[in-house]
Amino acid sequence: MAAHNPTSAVRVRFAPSPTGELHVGNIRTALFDWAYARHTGGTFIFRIEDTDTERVTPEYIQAALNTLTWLGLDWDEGPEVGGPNGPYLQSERLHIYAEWAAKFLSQGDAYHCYCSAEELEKVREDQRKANVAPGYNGHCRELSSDQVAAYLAQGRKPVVRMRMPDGSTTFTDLIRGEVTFEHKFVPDFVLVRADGSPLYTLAVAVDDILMKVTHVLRGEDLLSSTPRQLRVYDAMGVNPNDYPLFAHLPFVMGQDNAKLSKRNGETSIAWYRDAGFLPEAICNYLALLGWSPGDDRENVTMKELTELFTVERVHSSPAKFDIKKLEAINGDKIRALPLEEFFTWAMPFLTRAGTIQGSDTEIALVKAALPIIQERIVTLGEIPGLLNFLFVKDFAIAEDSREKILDEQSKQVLTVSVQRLSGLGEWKHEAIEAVLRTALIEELGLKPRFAFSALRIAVTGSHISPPLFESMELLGAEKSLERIRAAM
RNA sequence: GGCCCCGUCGUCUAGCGGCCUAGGACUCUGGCUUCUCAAGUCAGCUACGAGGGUUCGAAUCCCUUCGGGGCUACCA
Repeated sequence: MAAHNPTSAVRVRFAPSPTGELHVGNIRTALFDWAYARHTGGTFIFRIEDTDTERVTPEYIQAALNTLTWLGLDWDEGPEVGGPNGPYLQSERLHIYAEWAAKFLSQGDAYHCYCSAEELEKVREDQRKANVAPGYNGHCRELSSDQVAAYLAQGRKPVVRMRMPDGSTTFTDLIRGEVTFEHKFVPDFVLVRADGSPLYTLAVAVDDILMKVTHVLRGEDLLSSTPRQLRVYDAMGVNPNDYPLFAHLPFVMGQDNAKLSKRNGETSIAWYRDAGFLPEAICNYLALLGWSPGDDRENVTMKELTELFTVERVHSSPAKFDIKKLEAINGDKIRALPLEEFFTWAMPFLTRAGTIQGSDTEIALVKAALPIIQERIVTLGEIPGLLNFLFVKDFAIAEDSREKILDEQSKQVLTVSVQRLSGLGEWKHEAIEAVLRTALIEELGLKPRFAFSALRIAVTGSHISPPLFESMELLGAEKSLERIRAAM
């Protein structure tokens, strides 16, 4: 439409309707909103669209706040932090919408519609049969006062419906270019329900104007509702030069090529958090869905994202969510973690799994053990499984590994190992390795792979474990020897 | 059905008329390394949906077609 005033500071909003846990698609939108605000030095507004009182719950609203906070997507205006354009919950702004609806009515931009749900459904059905574009037929556009009186006498309660003028709406989408909708395909739409509550179409437009939003970055599903939104701006008397700019983001799809939803794979961000994915990995991966830095780099920090992110580099085609790549990025991020941070992330997983209780000795052991598993995990959720052998009270060898050390040669390995290790002065992994290599590899001529495998199973209980000698050092001489003897 | 959006390796993408016998990453396959698993490293597989134009030249521009998706609510 018109060029936007370049001197005004960027204001973008993320405005979810919390009818469930925030999911991957929502968060990708939030991330782009946030990144764009930070990139431009603008303002990031967080608004809750809870006009659908049937489906939105306080729990979901709180969960949405928690999720954004956990991801590090901090907002400048919104719930908890407030701001000059609040309140930021639409349920607290009902009087504002009512005022505007009344104004539209008095201006003739909107009118009362008395059609019942059944009547409307009948019209739509007929339209479908006749192969005509379905939509409101304008029945109540020009009612006489007698007709109105008759409807009211029947006890009908009207909705407020916006009048869509003849013609068309053209606007420039920052991602898709110029888009035009003929108004004959954009029927008159409802602004206010019969019970007086506002609909999304009214609330979203009023709030974006009142909150001085300059850029609307949102899902592609809202593309076709944009003409209605512009119609409300017009009725509000807003100068087209002051309309926000729109950018409709491509979808994030599930494996079956349908828009990602609750029924289509793990979508809730809470699930990924509990599985041990880092916020930065989730954001990094999501940023790559529909956007790229332009060069071959893919591992970006949050800071780099805010520096590099532009709407121009967002492309228009949908992307399929691939957990494999998320895992790869998560593994990279975990490996890059300084020990202290890795420890901080790891602790909740260990305590929640019951691997440790949290004593000082346990914590010291965890800190010593983390370096040897840091490069072998993809999610934090794998930590308890790998370190369990260090803390477990009633140690036992896993069923599938037990049978691998029942042969005579394995027994020989264990016997010799106990003999040599018992006299070891310094229980350090270098010394342990040296003694065992001499005894088992050089003197007995065994294959390292075979000899150490038997010991690994005896000591850690599994044929898959962190490096053997480091594991033995951490476990301590007493327990290590005890377990090897028990395995014999 | 109508309207709108979209279409490069299996997946995410680079590409914006010649640098493309199409590059990177993930996945997968094989090798190296190796005390297992990882990590690291090397190599390989595989793509411009199709058909017409425009042009000296097209993944890049235009048209058609096919395919996918969204919307079509007193949901958002």
